[in-house]
Amino acid sequence: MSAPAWHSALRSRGYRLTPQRQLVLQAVTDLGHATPEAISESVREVATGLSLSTVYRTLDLLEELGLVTHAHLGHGAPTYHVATDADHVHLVCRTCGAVTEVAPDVVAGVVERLAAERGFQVDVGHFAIYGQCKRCASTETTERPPACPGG
Amino acid sequence: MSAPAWHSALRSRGYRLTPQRQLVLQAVTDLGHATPEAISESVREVATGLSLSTVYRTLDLLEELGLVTHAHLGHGAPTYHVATDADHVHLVCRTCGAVTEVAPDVVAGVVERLAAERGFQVDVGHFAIYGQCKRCASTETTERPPACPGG
DNA sequence: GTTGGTGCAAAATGTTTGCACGGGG
DNA sequence: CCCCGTGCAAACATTTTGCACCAAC
Repeated sequence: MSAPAWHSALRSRGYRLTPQRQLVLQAVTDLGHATPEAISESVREVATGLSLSTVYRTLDLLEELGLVTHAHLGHGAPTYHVATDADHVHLVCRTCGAVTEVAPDVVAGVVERLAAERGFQVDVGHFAIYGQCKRCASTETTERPPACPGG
Repeated sequence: MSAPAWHSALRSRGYRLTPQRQLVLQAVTDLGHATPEAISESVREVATGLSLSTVYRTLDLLEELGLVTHAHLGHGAPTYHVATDADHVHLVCRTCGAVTEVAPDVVAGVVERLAAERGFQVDVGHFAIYGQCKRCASTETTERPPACPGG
C-alpha cells in the first residue's frame, strides 16, 4: 500500500492523521463508487461510531487534497472515488437506472473540440451521460416503466 | 398560443385542466431554465397560493405527458424547460459556475458512436458537461476560488 | 355528485453547522 | 499542553407524502 502518500498529503498541509480519515479513504478505495451514506455504512462494519458529518467533512478534505473526486450519476447523492482511478465516463439509463462505464476516448473528440473552440477544459467523469440503454430502448413500446431512476 | 395542444394532452389522458397547471406551464415557458423554486416564485407574482408541492406534482405530470423535461446543471435543484425547446448541451464551469449553451452537433459524434457500439440512446441535454471555462483556466495559478458552484 | 387536484403540514432525504469534549502532535 | 477533529444534535435545503377540502367535469 502507498500509505505514505496520503499520509504526507495530510501532514504536509498541516492536517492531522486520524483513524476516521484512514477509514473513509479506505472505504472509498474499496467501494469504487460510494455515496457518503454507503461510506458511512461500510465503515461501521469495521469500526463503531463514525458519524455521518465526519464522513462529509472528511470527503471534503480529501477532495481538497486531491485524493478523491466525486461524480454525479443521478439526482441522488454524489459518488466518490479515489483520484488515482482512471478517468471514465458513466452511462446512466433513464429507464432501468443501470450505470455503465466507458473509456474516456469515446468522448475525446468532444473534449478536444471544446478545448480548441472554446478553451473549455472538460472533466469527463463529473456528470454522467444520460439516456436509454439497448435493452430498455428495445422494450420501449411494450412496457412503460415509471420514472427516472437516475435523474 | 397553442393552448389546445397541452389542453388536449391533459384531457386525452384523463387529467383535469386546472389554473395551477396552466400557470406552471406558462412559467416554465417564460423562464426557460427554471427550478421548481423559481417557478413557484414566478407564479406567485401573478397569482396567489400556489403551493410548492403542487409545483412538484405538476412538473412530474407535465414531464410524464412529454410537455416539459428537466436537466441537471449542478448539484442543486434541476431545471425545467418546455419540451419544444431545441435540444442543447450545457457547459458548466467548476470554478465560476457559469453556464453556457452549445449546439448538440458538438456531441453528435459521441451520440452516434454510443448508438452504434452500444445501442445507447443519448439524451444530450440531461446532464451538463462539467469543466473549467477559458477565463477560469487562465487565472488558475493566480487565484484559487473556493469550491464547486455547479457541483 | 364524483373523483381527481390542491393546500397544508409533516416526513423523508441529503447536507451543513454550532458546540463541547477528546485525542493527535 | 494546545487546538484540530470528532460526535452529537439541530438547522438547512430540497422533495415527497398523508389527509381533508374543494373544484373540474
